[in-house]
Amino acid sequence: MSGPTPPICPDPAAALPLCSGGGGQVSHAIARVARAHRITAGNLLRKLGLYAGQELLMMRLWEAGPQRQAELIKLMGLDPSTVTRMVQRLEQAGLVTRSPCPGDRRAVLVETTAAGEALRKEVEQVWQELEERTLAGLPEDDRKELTRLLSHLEGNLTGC
Amino acid sequence: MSGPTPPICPDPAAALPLCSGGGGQVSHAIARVARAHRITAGNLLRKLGLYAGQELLMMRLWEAGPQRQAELIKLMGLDPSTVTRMVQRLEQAGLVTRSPCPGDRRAVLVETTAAGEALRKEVEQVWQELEERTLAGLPEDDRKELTRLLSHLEGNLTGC
DNA sequence: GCGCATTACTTGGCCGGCCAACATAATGGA
DNA sequence: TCCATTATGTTGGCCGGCCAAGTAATGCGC
Repeated sequence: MSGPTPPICPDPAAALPLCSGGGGQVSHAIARVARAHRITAGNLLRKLGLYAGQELLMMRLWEAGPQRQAELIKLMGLDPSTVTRMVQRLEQAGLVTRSPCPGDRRAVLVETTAAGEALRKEVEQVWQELEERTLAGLPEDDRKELTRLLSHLEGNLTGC
Repeated sequence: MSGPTPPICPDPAAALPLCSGGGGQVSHAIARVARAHRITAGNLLRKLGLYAGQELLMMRLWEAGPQRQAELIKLMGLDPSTVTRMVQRLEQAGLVTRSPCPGDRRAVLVETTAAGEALRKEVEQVWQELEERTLAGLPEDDRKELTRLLSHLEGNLTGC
């Protein structure tokens, strides 16, 4: 063995493409890229004690300040149960507090703790690093084009 | 209520983009597209009794025939434990059989059942439908460009 | 032949996600 | 006023994924 943090690769042996005659080329590509991307993000975030996905919730809080859980759910487009448990874990990790929302006894107010706030810069660095790795070797034109295309796909897929 | 299969949307309210000054635009886009894509796939596959991800394993088996589990793991680039449990569930669902591999008592041979084989056409149709929805409104040039760009990203992210 | 590293797989634990079912609180109309 | 409807969260269950640790069989060097 070499170091304490073994350099974990996203895909030791990159998944071989299905040569299936027919459709699904882009779909397969999306799935593979997304997984590699998530794994890379997870590896970077692990050093900060976060799991992939949690950083997005923290980012919302950093930007928008204390939020009702319902607002987080709407903002992130996730299932309520997902957010409930995520917030519970972040609270347990000491990064977030949950308090009863004044004026609405159903609601829960979520806000960052000092420890949570302290992570902000590091997480932003991680995301910058992630973005750089993702886009490495792509000229500006291609990046713009990629953004446009992804945006189009998102529109297609979220249009119900 | 309207129908027995309520038209479930990938993202009822599409996640608002983080206007965060700084990096992560493409990373966020990838994450959102991937989730919407997976949800769409899941909705289509549910009708066939499959969960998103399982269809990939079945496709490998359909194309490459009976496989040792180790081969599936290498082909799909997944964690061994993931494949073990996936295959167990597919076996329980009657789509796959697991038998001791002749000549190597460690190994497990996985092959499709008749029921599993019967799903092939439907799954391929689902993937075609998924591909169409994903790429709707994109001219051929853009599709080629998208494929090229995704391929580049994959290279970046799986290059360890 | 013997022993040790490697390979193949399994299990337990955890997280992000989803759906379904539920309890509670707020709101709006008859 | 009171009740039905809606909004807010929570829990249980399930799946795809991951890592870590462990078992069993194979194979290789000596």
